[in-house]
Amino acid sequence: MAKYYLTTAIHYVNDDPHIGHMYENIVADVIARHRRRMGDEVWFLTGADEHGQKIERSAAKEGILPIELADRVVKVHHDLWQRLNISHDDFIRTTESRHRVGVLELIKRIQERNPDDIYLGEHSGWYCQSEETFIPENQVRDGRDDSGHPVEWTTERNYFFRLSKYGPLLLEHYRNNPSFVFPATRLNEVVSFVKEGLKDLSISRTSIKWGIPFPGNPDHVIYVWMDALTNYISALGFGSAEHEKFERFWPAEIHLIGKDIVRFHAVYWPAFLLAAGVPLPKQVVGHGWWLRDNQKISKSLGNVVRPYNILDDFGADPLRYYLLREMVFGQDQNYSDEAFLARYNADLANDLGNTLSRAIKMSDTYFGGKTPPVPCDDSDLRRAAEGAVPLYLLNMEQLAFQRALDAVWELVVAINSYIVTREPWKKFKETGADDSLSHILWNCLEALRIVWVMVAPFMPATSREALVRLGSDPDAIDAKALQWGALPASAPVRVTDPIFPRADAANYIGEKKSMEETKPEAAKPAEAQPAAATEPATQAAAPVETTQAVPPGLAKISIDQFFETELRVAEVRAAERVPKSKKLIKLTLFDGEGERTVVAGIGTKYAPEELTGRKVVIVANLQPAKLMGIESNGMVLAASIDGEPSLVAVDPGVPAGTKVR
RNA sequence: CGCGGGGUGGAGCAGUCUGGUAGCUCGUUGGGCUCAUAACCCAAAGGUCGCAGGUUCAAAUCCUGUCCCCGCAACCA
Repeated sequence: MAKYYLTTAIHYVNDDPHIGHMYENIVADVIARHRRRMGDEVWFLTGADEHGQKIERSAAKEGILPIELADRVVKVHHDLWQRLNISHDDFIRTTESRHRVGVLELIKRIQERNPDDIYLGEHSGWYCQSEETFIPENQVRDGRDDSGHPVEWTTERNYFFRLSKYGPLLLEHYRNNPSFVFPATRLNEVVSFVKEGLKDLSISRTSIKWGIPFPGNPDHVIYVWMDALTNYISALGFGSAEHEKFERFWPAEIHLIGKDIVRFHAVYWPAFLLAAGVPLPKQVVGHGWWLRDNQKISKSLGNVVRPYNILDDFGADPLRYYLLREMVFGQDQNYSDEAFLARYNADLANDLGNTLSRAIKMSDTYFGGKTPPVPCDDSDLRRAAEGAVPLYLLNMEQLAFQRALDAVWELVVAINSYIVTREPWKKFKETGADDSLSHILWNCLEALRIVWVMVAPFMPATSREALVRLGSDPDAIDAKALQWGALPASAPVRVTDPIFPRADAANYIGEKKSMEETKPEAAKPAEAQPAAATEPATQAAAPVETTQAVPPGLAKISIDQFFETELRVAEVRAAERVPKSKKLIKLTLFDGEGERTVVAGIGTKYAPEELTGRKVVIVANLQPAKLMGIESNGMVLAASIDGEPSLVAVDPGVPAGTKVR
């Protein structure tokens, strides 16, 4: 029996999971279920990344210990995986002692084999006194971090990993193992990244406490990637007395991760392993992102997708199906509740579910509640099924889930077509439940059985139910069950409610979108859209939600505090785009006393020409700030709809300089 | 020239690596069926594959140039 070790990224516990996390674990689960039923000994690992400064901070804010915060969020993850029917064999937390043991062992092995590879060096970065930590470059703005604390360029002594040494070895590995990174475009990115030259990697911090102490120097904590990546082997008992799983399952067949962290898995991680003399994983698979309106999903845009409402209303299987069917594996894809509903009704209710209903109903009526008594092993349907199965298997092998499902649905269509052509209802009226009628229906039910066996990794719960209805063994979903002929004759069938009842899209969409906020429907050009039923609901419901996004915990301020802000009407004297900038416009404003320069991030919505002469409201007493080298004195007020600015306007007669309160 | 992804019938997408009649889902139109969840089946309409050159007997596919869109990075005071 072949072993198959499969991992997801460990998810960071600073937030509840969103659709991206769900997708990753569902994909892994589909692979795991498929491999298991094909006879592999599967070990499927997922887990949680719990160390680091963000957790430390969030916990401190709540006045609880980091581990308490982690415990709480991990429980949310656990519950979700259970609801989604994720069949992982193990769940690793980086705060577990087995993980610490594994990380320390990895470092020890590196130090033993390549004593020069880990050394003390100097790390420089933006350091924030009040947070006592380094702030990543992209969170530093204008000498301040994203919570407004001042930062300074600081140097601290850290342990470094000599990544620079491993470029040639890595490139050779990529050359010899072109499937090491999948899909291939990701490999190209990795190769060019490595070819540009690798810098040594800082692997410890003295500014963070919440982590694994560095061996031999407890002032240091092991930094995120060295810590987190090691979960894939620490979970197998690497470095502990009980390392049978490591011996059995390592190296992993697949590390399934998002495309954004391919670099860490395809460069840093194999470099660590090379240094430690541990075999490399066989494949790093980077999946694409779920987008919303073609934009990356992020908390700050307020477009995080959390389809809990879909789980509530439809259960896990339809969501699992949608996510795997809709996305070409490896690429990005847009999420929408509308698309989910469309898929659900078209594919699951109309095709898969309805075909099951009609076939079972006929068998029930014609053969006394049983599957047909006389099997058939020669028919168009058999040939269709025997064509679909290998295609399905090939695509499953290549992680082309969309195509695998396409192959299944082709068979479903063939069944429907077969039913219409043979007209069993007519036959029953004419000649009764004879052998030839039995042949026809047996073919239908048997093809359906195979369909539901193929679908089983995607929709495990519904598949069981369908197989029971078909009078078949719900546990028989292995490779053998994909062969023609396993449907028992004269076995009891179950006629009951539709397995996927049609959903009323008009009522559903707009009521409870899977969003934390929803953009109001932009005035779309009114194209001919005769299928009017869904439109009014969408229009009516959407705009309401945006307005109520006031964080409940926002502190009240006094009127005096408000008056500390001086708001003033100003007139735009000149406006020009900041070169090379996407959204910045440099405004020359007359504020009643003199001219001042204000840089505003409104270029996505407004053209400089339409701004000149316009009256705007500004914050007049704001500290100056530099944006792309230009000093900005003040801030233009604008409402923001999903990041789209809309300027605050005053009546044209109001003179510049007028105070606003 | 910062890095990367994309522009294919009304909508959403495959196909591009390995040139050879442009495919899928939804939608539209017409017909059929009544076993089934107003579901199903058949047929039709609809695309100069962003644009311009080039290579070739042949280009959505290869090459060059160009425009536009989206991520990342740099700029949301």
